[in-house]
Amino acid sequence: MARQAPDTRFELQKGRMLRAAARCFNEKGYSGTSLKDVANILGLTDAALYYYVKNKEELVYLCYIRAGDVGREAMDRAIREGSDGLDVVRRYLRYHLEVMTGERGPIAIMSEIPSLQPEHRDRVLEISRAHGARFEAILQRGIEDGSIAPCNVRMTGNAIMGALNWVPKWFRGDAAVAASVVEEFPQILSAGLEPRADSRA
Amino acid sequence: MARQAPDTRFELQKGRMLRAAARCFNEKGYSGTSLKDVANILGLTDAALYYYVKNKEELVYLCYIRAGDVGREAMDRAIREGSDGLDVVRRYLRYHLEVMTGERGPIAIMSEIPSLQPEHRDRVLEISRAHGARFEAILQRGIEDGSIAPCNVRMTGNAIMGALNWVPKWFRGDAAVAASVVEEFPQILSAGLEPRADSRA
DNA sequence: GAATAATTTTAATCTGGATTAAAATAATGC
DNA sequence: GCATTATTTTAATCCAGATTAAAATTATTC
Repeated sequence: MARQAPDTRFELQKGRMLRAAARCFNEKGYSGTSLKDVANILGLTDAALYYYVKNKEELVYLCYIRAGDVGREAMDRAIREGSDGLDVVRRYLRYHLEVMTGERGPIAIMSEIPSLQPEHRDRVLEISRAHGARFEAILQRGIEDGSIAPCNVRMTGNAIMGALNWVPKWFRGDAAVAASVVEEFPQILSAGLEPRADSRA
Repeated sequence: MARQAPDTRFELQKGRMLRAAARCFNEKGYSGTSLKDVANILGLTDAALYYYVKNKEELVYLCYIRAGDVGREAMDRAIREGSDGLDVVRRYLRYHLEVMTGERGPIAIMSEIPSLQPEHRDRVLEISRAHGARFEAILQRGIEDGSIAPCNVRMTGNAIMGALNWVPKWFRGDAAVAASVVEEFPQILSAGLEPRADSRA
């Protein structure tokens, strides 16, 4: 189930650091969080973070890479397990939300891509672009198999992904809310996709 | 139609500054934009901005206040002109998107509220909270008048507002896209709200 | 348990951009 | 056109927070 094997102490601690950083960035923004803030969560000194990461920019970059991985895995699984297009959409949303709000969470919102150094920025942009394209392809597939009503897949994708991306902005780790989000969001976001009975030819 | 009267040269320039700042913040994030970036757009020197604003924090604060005003105005108008709850939702989305993507735009995404100084932060949080509550009330009204299917108004509100809040992240001023957004987003975001014919009692 | 490697801290520096003060320029009223 | 006020620039500071180097601590190996 878990992707890599974070066996070593080093990888374990690095993972904790990325989660702490994601939480800080989501809650207080990039500029609002100092390395001290992140280190405090881990019970470390700010300087200690440099043992795991070259600088703050790389910390953000790795948070984004992790966010990308999580999204991709959720989508892979949804495609693997889903039946028609609409079902894949719903599964993707559920799987992604499960991770976002679960113990592997929080996942960083990619708010500061342009501040990354060029190579990093391009890599993250490409990942982000590819993810969006895959989602649109799923919508398209749903339209073709009849599970989704014809729509502008670009705009519909923007709408759904926007709602999803915004979740970390207001979700603050409450388990009851997490359950509610995972249960209801996929339904809420996909309800508008279904073909209406009365619009059938 | 326009709220205040930005007659004076001063108010005019200040308004331009806030729009330039909103654009920078949305595109490059708070930390990623220097006062120089904002000033360059206006053909000014960074130091000149201090004639209009006490410091960078206040610049962000005013961007957020403006964003709040724009949202409130859109909602006021929607409530004034709309018929049932669903119609108000759609009008609100349309009116808000018109401003976001129009000549009064861009509107700053409130991504960095926690970095504001306490008084400013509390004021913006309160505005944001009130706006969300009003939106939920509209959903509730729609459920009661039968134009909206029963739903969890908190989660539904989070979903729709998230999609809306995310728009400035990917919209970059293209007029054709703007037209498309204004035209399609309200429909896409509200399609799931309608009671299904077959779910009627 | 000495020796080596891994991890963290202490205590400095270093730096980009925010901020400020004073001077220069432009606008306006009379 | 002169005096006053509004706006912008030039040229310094200033500083929080990132970064670094060396020392200290902790873990691991044999």
